[in-house]
Amino acid sequence: MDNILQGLNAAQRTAVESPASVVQVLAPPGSGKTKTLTARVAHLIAHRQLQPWNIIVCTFTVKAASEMKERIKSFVGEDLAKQLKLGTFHSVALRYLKHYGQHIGLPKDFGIADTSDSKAILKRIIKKLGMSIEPGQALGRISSRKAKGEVDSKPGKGPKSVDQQEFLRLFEEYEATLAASNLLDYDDLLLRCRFLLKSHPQCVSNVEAVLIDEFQDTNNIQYELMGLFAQQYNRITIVGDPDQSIYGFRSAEIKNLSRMKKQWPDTITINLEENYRSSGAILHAAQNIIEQDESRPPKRLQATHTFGLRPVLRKLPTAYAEAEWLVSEIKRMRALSGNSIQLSDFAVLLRSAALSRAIETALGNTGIPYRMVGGQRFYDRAEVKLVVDYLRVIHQPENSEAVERVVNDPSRSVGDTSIRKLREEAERKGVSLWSVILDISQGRCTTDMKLNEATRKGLASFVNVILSGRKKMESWSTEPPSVTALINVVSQKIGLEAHLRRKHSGDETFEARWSNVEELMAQATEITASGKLNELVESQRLPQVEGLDQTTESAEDVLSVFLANIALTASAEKKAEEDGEKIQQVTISTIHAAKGLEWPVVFIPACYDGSIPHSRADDHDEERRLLYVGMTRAQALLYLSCPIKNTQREETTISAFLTHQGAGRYFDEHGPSLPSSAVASLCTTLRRECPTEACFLETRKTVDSDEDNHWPLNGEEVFAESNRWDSGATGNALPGFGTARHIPTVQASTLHQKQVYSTASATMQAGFTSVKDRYDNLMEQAQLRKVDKRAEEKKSAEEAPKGRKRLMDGQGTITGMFAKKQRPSTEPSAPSQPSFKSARPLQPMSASASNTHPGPLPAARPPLPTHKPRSAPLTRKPSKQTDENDATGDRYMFLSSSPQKGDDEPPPAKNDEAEDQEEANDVVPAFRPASTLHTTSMSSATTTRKTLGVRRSLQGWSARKS
DNA sequence: ACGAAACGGTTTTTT
DNA sequence: ACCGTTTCGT
Repeated sequence: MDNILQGLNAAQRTAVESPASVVQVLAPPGSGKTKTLTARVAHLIAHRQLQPWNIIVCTFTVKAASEMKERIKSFVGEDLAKQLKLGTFHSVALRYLKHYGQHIGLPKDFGIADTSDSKAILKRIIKKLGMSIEPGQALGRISSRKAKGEVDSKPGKGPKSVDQQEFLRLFEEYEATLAASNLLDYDDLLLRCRFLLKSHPQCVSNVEAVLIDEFQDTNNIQYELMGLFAQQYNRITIVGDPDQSIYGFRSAEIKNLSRMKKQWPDTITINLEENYRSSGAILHAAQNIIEQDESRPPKRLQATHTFGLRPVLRKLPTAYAEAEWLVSEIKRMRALSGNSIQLSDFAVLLRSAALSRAIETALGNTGIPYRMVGGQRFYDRAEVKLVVDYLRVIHQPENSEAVERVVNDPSRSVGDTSIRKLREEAERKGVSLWSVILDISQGRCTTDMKLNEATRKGLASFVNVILSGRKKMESWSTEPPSVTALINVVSQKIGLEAHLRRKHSGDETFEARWSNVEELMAQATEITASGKLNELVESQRLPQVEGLDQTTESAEDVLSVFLANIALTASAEKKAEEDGEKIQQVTISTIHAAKGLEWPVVFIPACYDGSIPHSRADDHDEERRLLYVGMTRAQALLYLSCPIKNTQREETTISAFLTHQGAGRYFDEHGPSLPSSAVASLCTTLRRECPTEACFLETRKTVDSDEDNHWPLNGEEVFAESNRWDSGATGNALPGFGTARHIPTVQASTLHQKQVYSTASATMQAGFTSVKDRYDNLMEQAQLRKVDKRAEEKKSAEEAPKGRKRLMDGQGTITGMFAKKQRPSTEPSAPSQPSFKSARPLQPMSASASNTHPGPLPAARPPLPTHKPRSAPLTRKPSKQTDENDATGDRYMFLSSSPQKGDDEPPPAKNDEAEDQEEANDVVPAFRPASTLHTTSMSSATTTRKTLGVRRSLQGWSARKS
């Protein structure tokens, strides 16, 4: 407990120990935000004698919540940590509603409507009312209304537009439908909780401190909730960073920062300014981007690392070329580093999940394992959802949404028309859909509806399934509850396995789908496992407060707990380690989902207008911040890239954020060279064994080229040159380490005049299909086609892109299903993991102490890179090292060197202006002992593993057994 | 008339 | 993978 302050810098300590009751910590990326917040929690418990169960900590994501819990554990131990009231706003709100909902007339055992429920409801109402609004849009409008808290007040003044009136009508119907199905949507959880805490302040009379993570993401309701949680003692600590506000679309209000200062005038603000994550070069670039927002108050952000390698901004012909380039860079980095950069060190961050397709294909074709986070979520998978929806009906038959979704799946001859009739009947009688169906199946139907005999039969079999499930559940009063058994009942009754097999006979996804079902059962088993349930109920319990009754959960509520957690966790994360070793896979993630995480190497593809900023985004400042957040996830190397044609083969414009004024000067046009000296320093700083020279030789052979030189720098198609496709065959074997030959090739019309391309390529290994090989192959075929075409009609060169696209489609790699894509037949390496189960992003690398030290380091900060038309990649002086003993977990940086390969000799000065030339052949490893507790999620996780030996992957309700 | 299968076009971000 | 539309089959 006394190590709480260890490894904190002055500003962080101030924040942790501050006696002020209301504290704002403004913390830019990588500055130790979470570390500070967790240390403060520990401090409150250890030194201010607060009881953990009287402390509320709110985060925005489940992942952030479990990470925080892990960290606090390492400070105060598991026993105390698990008593904290820690979770997402929604889960904390749910907890209060479960316990005290009775006092505000909330029916007990309400369900949670997820987005698809809400959309389905809206869609139906829209159709019924003959409106034209899109369900998604309507939901957004409703949600933002709710989030702003305008829901109770109905200012009836002023004539409303027709549109407004229509919307209000829709809103009302939507609310009525939710109520009829006994459902609360996400916003309702917060709204009702606010109402509860306003009307029954006793609920939170015990709360001594409230801490909020990522405060810039709070919306009005969450802000009010924060104040309500803290209403007894007004002790609040928040951490946040306005620059990282990327949830405006969810009604986050940056203004809440100033609102808070106004509401609690004695608020003190502490600024963290030192970045412990990224190299100076990355930070400079990111800083330049964020500063384009002129309305933003200037803020200091201090690099503590050396300058390192410049970020890359790479142009490529198409999204497919971009994906292949990305893969080739991963391979190149790995090979040139003697495999000391691992697959788990790479992340690909995307503006939208849909962009992953080309990249998944390219990775799959190369056999590089990856996993996608933040895209399709486990519980959204059709087959999982199906089972879950059956459980929802069993748990809560009045949930007509769920009933409607499963009544005809598997097909029971109950089509849209029949459902509509049933629904109308239910409305007429004022009862639930389920009770109408039940009546019909039991021959108790008073009104004679014209239903097919087949339909009647189908309804009967549906009722049978549900009743069997309910019977099973009733048995739980006498025997231990098992959700797994319940799932089994459902699965048997509906013949799930056969159903899935039939449904997916064409697409070979059955295996993956069935294994998803099995995974769901495994998770159900976990929650039901002996002890787990009690533990869970225990951790959810709220302290008794005087004069207010609580509803307590009992064994019969297992299903309820299980379902609520599914609704609030969204993604079941798989463990990221196997036998203490990280699973080696590349992470693909949306930028949103990557917030708070970091990786040694980060790619941000598709940096074009329409993607970032997104075409449907109206707040470009937020889009800019999004890019900033993405960029600042990178520790050592950052790649941005842009296909000059998008997936629809339209020309793209590179993102305005990257062309703004002199933004270009922060980037290199191609991936960096990696001479052995850089690798050596890299390995030392990564605390990975430096590969032997023999190893280098081995691994270097596996890439086609030592340099990022396969695609022209201006993004043009490669087809322009006719001499290109045989270069692979004539490539020379690498004569010796670092002495690859340069074969200058003149590129067709590059923007820069003196492009020198090294086409030195290593010998291909038999059976190894390299990107280049494949590419050359494609080109050859494309050329052939072209010739053919030319024979019949007189068309020429412009067709090349089309030809290529068609070829790629023809391979079946673009349109195939995931499972297919990932298990390509011609694999040089291990097949990738199915991406159906999304998983917790890996924690990239070790950050533990090193006992070597490179010696005295220059104190000066490097100058900003100056603009050069085309610079030889610059070598940078190591930047100022911050005080050695803050030791807050610096890791490494590798200093770039010149693009020349002969790293034994000083690289020739290509460019007279190359600054810092005197250092050009120097690679200075700069590292310091890292603390045991680090600012960032990644290193903390690593550290946790180091100290505990076992890293638990905790996710909301299910902790894995170690 | 109704339901199922086959096809074609599209996808912001999250609790 | 999802959604709406069209077509085919009872």
